[in-house]
Amino acid sequence: MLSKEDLFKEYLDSKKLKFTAERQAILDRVFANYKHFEADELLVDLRQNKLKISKATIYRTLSLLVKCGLLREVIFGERHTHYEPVYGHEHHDHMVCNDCGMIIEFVENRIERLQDEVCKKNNFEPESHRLQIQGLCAVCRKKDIGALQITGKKFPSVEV
Amino acid sequence: MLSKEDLFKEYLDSKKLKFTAERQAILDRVFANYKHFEADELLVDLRQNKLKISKATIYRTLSLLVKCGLLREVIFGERHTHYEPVYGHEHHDHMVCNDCGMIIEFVENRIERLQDEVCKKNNFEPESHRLQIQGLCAVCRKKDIGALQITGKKFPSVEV
DNA sequence: ATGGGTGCAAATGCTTTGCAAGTAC
DNA sequence: GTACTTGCAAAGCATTTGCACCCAT
Repeated sequence: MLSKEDLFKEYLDSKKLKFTAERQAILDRVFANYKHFEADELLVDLRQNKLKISKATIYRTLSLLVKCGLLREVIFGERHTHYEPVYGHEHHDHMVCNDCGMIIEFVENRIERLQDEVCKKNNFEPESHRLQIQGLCAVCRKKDIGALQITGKKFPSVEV
Repeated sequence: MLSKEDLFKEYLDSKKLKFTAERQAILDRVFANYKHFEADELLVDLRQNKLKISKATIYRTLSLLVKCGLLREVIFGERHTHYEPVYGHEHHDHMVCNDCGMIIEFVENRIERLQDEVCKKNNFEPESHRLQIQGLCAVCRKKDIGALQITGKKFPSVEV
């Protein structure tokens, strides 16, 4: 299997793009930390590593990494995009707590299989997918049940 | 079961908000057409129906409709939000074609059931979810396979 | 008269882009 | 040498917000 660097290089080559120091640095930092991140966090991380790369270049490079399949975009319902490494990590989906924002990752192969089935049925060729469950995590759930009992509210207090 | 209007009124009441002519109009138009829409499309639709309601009010009202569960937000990976009616429509998920943008809706109860199972396992209380499969629809698939054969490309031409 | 509602225009905040100068191949 | 790249600042765009005026109760 190609290393992530080789894969990136091959993609760049195929588009007649260049493997520059900036792209190298971003690739490195993105995979140095596991977990989701947003563009701004990457900027900070780069600065902390004495790498001065402009926001524009960050956005441009992230877009390339998504296109070649090394990253995927995850949107948690906020106005900005999160990214997460794909290479070397098992595919998973997310549960997002509406109260505290906690993110739980989960793997459920049976869901994946059913998706493939649905795609086949519709003659659709899947490339990627995202499944996201919004709700309340165990902690906030306890908190919220208490609150609802006290206030007698009918609609939960989900102020997202 | 409450009508959508009653449900909205009850929600507004519970928050000490008022059921104004604008909110009425938006509720009506949103449910007059089935299918997803974005804020701007709703604005046009309102204008065509001789209803002059400002963008600000549209956004404010859509947000209320989402909060009371009559609408849900669907994000197709573009920078703007799509909404779709929940009330009176069976829950479904989406396949989005990366090439032509076509949207296929599908219902798969077995996936829903597995989701519930995963939530239970994590002591997570689901409120909503979205599952979205990106890929190529039958038509674009044929187109693309042809193109790949001709150009010998290794990476698909997904310029989203 | 009071608390919420509306429209307008300005502000926000993430992301993209035009441009001039730099750099990889 | 010739594209492709970069950084900067400006532009874009969907969405939100401040504010003055309006309306329903």
